[in-house]
Amino acid sequence: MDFLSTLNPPQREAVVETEGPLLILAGAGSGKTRVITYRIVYLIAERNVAPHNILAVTFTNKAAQEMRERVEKLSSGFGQRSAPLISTFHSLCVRILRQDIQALQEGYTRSFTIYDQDDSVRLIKACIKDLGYDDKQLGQRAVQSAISAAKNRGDDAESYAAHVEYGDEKRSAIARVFRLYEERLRNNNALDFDDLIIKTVQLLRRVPEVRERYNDKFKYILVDEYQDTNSLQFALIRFLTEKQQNICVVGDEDQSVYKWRGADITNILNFEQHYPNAKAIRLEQNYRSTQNILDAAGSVVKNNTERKGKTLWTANPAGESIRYYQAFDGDAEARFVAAKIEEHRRVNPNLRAAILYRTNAQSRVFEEALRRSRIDYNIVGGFSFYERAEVRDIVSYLKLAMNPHDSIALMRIINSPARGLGKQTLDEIERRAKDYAVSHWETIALLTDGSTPGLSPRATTALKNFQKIITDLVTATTSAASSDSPVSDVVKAAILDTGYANALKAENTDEAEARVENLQELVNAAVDYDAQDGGEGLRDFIDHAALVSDSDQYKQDAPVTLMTVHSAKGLEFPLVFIVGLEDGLFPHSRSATDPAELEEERRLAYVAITRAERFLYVSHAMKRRVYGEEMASEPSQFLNEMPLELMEDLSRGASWLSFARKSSTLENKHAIRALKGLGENARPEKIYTGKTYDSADSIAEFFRKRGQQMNPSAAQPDPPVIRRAAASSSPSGSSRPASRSSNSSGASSSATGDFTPGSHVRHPKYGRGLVLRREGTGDSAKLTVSFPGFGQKKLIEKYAGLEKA
DNA sequence: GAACTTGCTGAATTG
DNA sequence: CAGCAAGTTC
Repeated sequence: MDFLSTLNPPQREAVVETEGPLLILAGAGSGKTRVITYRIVYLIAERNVAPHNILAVTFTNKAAQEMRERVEKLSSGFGQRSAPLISTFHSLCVRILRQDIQALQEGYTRSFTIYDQDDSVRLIKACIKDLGYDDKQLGQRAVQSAISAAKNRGDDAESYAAHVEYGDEKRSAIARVFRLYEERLRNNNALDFDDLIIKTVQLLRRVPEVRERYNDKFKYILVDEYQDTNSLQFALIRFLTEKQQNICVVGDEDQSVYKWRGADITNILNFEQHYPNAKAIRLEQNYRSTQNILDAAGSVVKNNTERKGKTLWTANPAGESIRYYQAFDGDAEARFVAAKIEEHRRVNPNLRAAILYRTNAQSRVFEEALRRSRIDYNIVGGFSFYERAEVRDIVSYLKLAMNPHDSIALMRIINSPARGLGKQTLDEIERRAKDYAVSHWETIALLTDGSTPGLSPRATTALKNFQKIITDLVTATTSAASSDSPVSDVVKAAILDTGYANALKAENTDEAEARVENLQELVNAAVDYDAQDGGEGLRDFIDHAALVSDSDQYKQDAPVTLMTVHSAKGLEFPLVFIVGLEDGLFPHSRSATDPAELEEERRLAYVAITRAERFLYVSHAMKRRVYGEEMASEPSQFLNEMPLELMEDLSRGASWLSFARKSSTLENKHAIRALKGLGENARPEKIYTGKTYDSADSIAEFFRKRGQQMNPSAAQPDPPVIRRAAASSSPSGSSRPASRSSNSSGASSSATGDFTPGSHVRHPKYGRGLVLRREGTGDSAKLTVSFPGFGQKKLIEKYAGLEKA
């Protein structure tokens, strides 16, 4: 088969080893997607496997979409009648459940509703309220993520409750919310995202007949980004491969960046134990990036200890140096990026560019700068189309039309547009629904048929009105389903016949007009859906709306794409800007306390760098608005981990980079002196800073300082060049009793008063740092200090042993 | 019941 | 600086 000749030997092996378990360790840019797609086509064309016996699973729609397109392109000409199933974990599960969920016998029907995170939070909020908990103490979001984390660990409400330690009020409250939440989901015939996987696993575990059927169906299974699978996804794959063992997984441990979502890296590390006859193939040749870019990526990620180690190499030329820019503030950084894009465009108008940031909130300044420069851009993430309020409203109408017991959907739209059903009435409905233990829809029926008094005549009329709107929509939906009429007609009905469009038009504002346009866009989506063959009706359309996510708006040919590093995984661009490389931002401050999380941040930096094919820019700003407040920021330690000699400094004036370079030669000198045994006397002036050591405290301080002097990294002067992030060390000072008392000695306490934000301090262990924030006063004063190379630390002023610098 | 005002708290990454 | 929740006014 001639297309194999375009592959290198390990790639070819990965394609033709079709039988039995196979692990493909594929480094960044090593042609992973290519191998998967070729493998699928090879199975069909050379091994005569029926396409419908092949399943390929990905995490994102984007990846699935790309794979589908590439398979189609490669196999155009073979004229297959069926296509392989290339799907995300979630849509695979929806597919299975829509078919077989009744076999679980938990009361769920095939017309179950899918709750996305927003719906799920709403339901949790209601549960918190109904259990009488203070929603300030029990943040809805926090509870939602605790429950989701538990579910992904494989815990249900019962086992979560069983693990709560005695006296842990918060957890036991969460446990009760969890239980109620599950109960409500069931009453609403609804599944949240996690349930989609959980229920499928339960189904396969408990019902041998179903398990067997899917085992027979999916004879060859491929899993992409295997390092990101969690225990549930692992279980799912295990069950699906029980009978046959033709499982091929592809992944890269250096690109594991979803631990926070429960991804379990041991799935890939122990694959060979899970599937004893497994073969492993490593793809180590990178085709994407220049040598310099690859060197930068490698030199950052090698600072991680939790890794097997892999040598990625390339035959590509060294290429351009990495360009570095230190900006005055966030705006200046954005202007710099826009200017550079223009500059590149003048030489090469078609150079695709990506701007990668750590958090979505950073996108705004870049959008503004690009708009000012009249550069077209495409944004991935943030609020997606299907997350817009008006779109969600209409989707809720449609969900309700298919499942009137979906109380979340009902409560969402019962009074939008406003139809005279205010808080009073809604509270009444909620109360009764709870009392009677029936759905809100049934409660409404009880309230309007006259059998249940309690509502004002006005409210009853309004409620009847609403009831009619929904029953009409239900009729329209069912008749459309039976007559096979287009989905777009029903969508139009949901927009027009509910009075939604009219209410918007009556507003007569620009904003309302934009909303109308968005709804028009939804109708267009439905028309598109109708046009493609294989559409399965409204239900399928709505499932799509629920499972589609922001990263799916990625347009491959957009000239400039803005997105988070997470959403950039799997993509490549000739020109890449990694922005906001600052301590506390990237690496993110929430990762500061846990070394494992810092390693994940570092892998994320690795992912970001390896997106670049030819040009890579890295930048940071010296100050930035956070919470609407200007905050000083220090360069990211990851910058320090890049090979400084490969970097070209484009900053105006003296930058951190020029500093870092000087001090690294300085450091080398120190190192040489230390080797010659002169280290101890290297900087005597630092020991005798004009103080007389005349008290016990002062003498203790002398020994403390001398102790640091022995430790070269602690003795580093300004912009220290740190070899390795010392994330494991805890903020010191408190561990050193002597320092505590020394601080109360007259000499240093005079300086204690003015550690104000913006001033510099010197810490016995971390060296020079910048005070970012000061909270509290007196003995309890806490400082947030950023130490270049060590990250941000929270210190108790009294114990930290700080000096003014 | 709806529209408006104030005041508070809180953002990491995703299907 | 948001976005949201509770309070206030019409």
